[in-house]
Amino acid sequence: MIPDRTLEVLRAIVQDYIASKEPIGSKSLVERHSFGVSAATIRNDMAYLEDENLITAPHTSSGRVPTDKGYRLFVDRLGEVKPISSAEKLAIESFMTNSADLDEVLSKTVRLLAQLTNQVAMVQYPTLGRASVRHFDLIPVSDRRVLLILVTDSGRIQQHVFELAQLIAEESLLQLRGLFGSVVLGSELSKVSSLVSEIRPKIAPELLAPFELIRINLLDIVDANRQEKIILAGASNLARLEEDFPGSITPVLEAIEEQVVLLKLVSEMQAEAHSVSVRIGQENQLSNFSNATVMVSGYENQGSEIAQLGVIGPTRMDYSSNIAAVNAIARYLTKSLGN
Amino acid sequence: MIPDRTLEVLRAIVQDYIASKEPIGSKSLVERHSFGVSAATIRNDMAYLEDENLITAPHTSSGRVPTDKGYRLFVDRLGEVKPISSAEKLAIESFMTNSADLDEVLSKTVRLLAQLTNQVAMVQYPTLGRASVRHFDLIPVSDRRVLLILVTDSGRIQQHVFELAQLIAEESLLQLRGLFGSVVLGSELSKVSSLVSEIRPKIAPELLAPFELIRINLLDIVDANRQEKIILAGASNLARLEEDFPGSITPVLEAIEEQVVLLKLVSEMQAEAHSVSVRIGQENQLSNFSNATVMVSGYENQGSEIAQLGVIGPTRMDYSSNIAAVNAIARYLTKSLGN
DNA sequence: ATTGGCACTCTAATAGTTCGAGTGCTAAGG
DNA sequence: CCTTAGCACTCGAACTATTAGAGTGCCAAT
Repeated sequence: MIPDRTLEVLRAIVQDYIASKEPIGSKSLVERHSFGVSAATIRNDMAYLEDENLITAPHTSSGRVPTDKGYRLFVDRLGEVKPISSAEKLAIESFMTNSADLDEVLSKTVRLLAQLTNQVAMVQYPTLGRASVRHFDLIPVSDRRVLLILVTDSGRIQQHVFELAQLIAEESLLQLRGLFGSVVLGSELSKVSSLVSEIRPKIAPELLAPFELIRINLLDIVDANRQEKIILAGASNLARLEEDFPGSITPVLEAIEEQVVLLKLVSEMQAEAHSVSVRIGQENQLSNFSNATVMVSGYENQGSEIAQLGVIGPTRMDYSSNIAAVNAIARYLTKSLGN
Repeated sequence: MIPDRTLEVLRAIVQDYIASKEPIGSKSLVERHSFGVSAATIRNDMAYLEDENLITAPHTSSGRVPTDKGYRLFVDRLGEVKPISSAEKLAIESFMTNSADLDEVLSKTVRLLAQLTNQVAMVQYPTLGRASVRHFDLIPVSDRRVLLILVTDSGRIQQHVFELAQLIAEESLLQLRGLFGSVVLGSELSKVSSLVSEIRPKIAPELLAPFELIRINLLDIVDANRQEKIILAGASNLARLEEDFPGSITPVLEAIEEQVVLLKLVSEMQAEAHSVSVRIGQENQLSNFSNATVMVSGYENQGSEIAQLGVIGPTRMDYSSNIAAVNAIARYLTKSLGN
């Protein structure tokens, strides 16, 4: 068990280091905080903390810096979540009021989060696991190309264009559209696959080829709902944060471009709604994320599905404020989508 | 008029500097290239080039570096466009073959361009000025929300959800859908606005409110075709290029996030199809782009409309290769969209 | 016009020095 | 047993000095 004062020392180190970027020494620590004890005592505490691998010295005889483990302890036990200011609250509310379609809400949200935290922000699209089909359509776009449209009751709209192997009469297409529509409309996405298979026997042989093509493309779209999508904002914050990423910001920039990586990261973390989950430095599986902290919270779409939202920044970040911001945004987003 | 050999010296300086990142001195220049003359003569030529403001010395008695004006001259008169390698050609062709819808083609293209040039690449969506409406639809999404879908014959698909002030009977909506469809289908985007206005007198008074709402949203979408859109790739290249941007890469990262800025930049340049247009350093209006070069070429969508595509990088970039790459990609894209 | 020669300049690299913040340890005091 | 003052020690950061070398500009000779 770590003594109380020693924990306070750790808290002070984390806070001062976040504020100053400089390794923290015993003397400046007693100056800035009023522990009732002398620098020498603090030094003993710091030696203890170093033994516990909570802080480390960049070089012999210099101040100390929190380790990943130190940040972790801070987040778990010491970081009082700082309530967001009323100005921030106002900003969130005014941002969120004019709700339009899902795309717009999410894109506003991610920008707001980036602005509040000064980090790179991300919002994952809802997985739509339990959503059902509200609209299905097949539209000829040119001679042999067909546009497939799928709208779910959660407001998500998807489309895809594909090419038929051979020409097809417009009325045949209409017929297929009717067939698909009859089984698909109103049913849950998860059941689309089996429902569609059931009607295959009813298809006239000459329409089997186009039927198959449509079926495959439809399943692709439904599947794309599972392989979720993520949107980002605040990449320009990286330039300012650059010095906080020893080496380079390359890994972060790469992750931002490779959404697959981000999605894997985020879905691994699987935070529940209204609870912020934090991965600090090497806790991230990604080897080159050892200087980065990823912080996500779940939010609810329509009271059922859960998706993630959060920020990426240097391990040396303001955990208290950022956790509060991520949490607040997740709540407001849930509220705003709950209608 | 600048003497021939002096121009050759400029070319050599630009090439060597691009390759080495080091200021170029007279001695190393005669070593690496076989001018038939001595270093002293080259020095005279360099003094001339410096008078003409084509090169500059970072500090007294150090090698020279091309100025914006020097790069400009190089691009206009000296840069033989290096033909792309057959390996690159292969890459382009295999990338482009499986053409799907416009979104997919463009997104593949931009990634390819980023990869070939090692810069940040961008592709502007076609403006669709002359495109016409292939499909128009109004779909109830929930009680009072309606989904509007517009498909143009250039393959672009747009949708928008909006909310009606009051409930509307499904059949009234169908009626409106028919009315709009009758005038809008097949007509050019540019004429949609006036055509829709013409039918307003025919609307039953009780449908006037929803009619107006639909009209406004439709025009919004049509307008969104004018305020074009841009997609990007290769942002992670910025980390590697960082040292080439004295100060910081912030302006570039910001431009990437603020698409409006990029669009303004790109549309100002207005390159014609199949000709690469280059803005070097301070030639860019943007004050903080003084270390960046923007390079774009037009490409054609369906033989009529022109949009831009190109790269952003440091002024110290490989102009010959990049011009060739931008040019090649623009050609292939035109070809791939021409079907 | 070209060139070799030469004095001059300035940067980058290296090394030496000092300063001070910070540490760890020990011995003494509550 | 915890705390503290004292002290020797370490090490990086900052400053200075010196040197080496690449490069320039200019002039007089070809």
